[in-house]
Amino acid sequence: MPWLIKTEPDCYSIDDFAREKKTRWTGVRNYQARNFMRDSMKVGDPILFYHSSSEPPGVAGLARVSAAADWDRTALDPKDQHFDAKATKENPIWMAVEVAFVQKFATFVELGTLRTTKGLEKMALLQRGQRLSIQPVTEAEFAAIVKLGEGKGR
DNA sequence: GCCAACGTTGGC
DNA sequence: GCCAACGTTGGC
Repeated sequence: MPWLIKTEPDCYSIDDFAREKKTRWTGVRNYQARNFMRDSMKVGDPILFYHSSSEPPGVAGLARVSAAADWDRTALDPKDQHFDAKATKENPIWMAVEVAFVQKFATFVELGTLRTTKGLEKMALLQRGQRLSIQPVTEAEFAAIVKLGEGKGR
């Protein structure tokens, strides 16, 4: 199943990802998002890499799941900004999949473009009040966005 | 910087 | 188990 993952590019951008090639998607502190990683994301699943809180926000490229969810080490590190005092070795609470870089889009697909693209009306990302940082995407939505991203600039 | 929407916390 | 208060997300 295709997915969308959000990141603030000031923190971790598509260019950072392109350099690093693979990264553990740590720091997610929302149970619904964790459950998606733990229960539903499968190795090989395609991912839209989304820049949030940026100007403009939008889909910057593609990734794929490269390893199943494992406990999130940042939750147990008191020096990490995502440290969670309630997490223990016995019950680490938080988990993270590993994701691999696939490509940076030739055309950054802006949120505004998504909003006006036919067929994406029901996309979770575009619904009012939606702020989940990991969300499932339908095959049709994924294909439509890849087409926009791989096309030449408008 | 604003603020709507949403998740979490904690008193009761 | 309710719900008010609070913190966070994230577009604008």
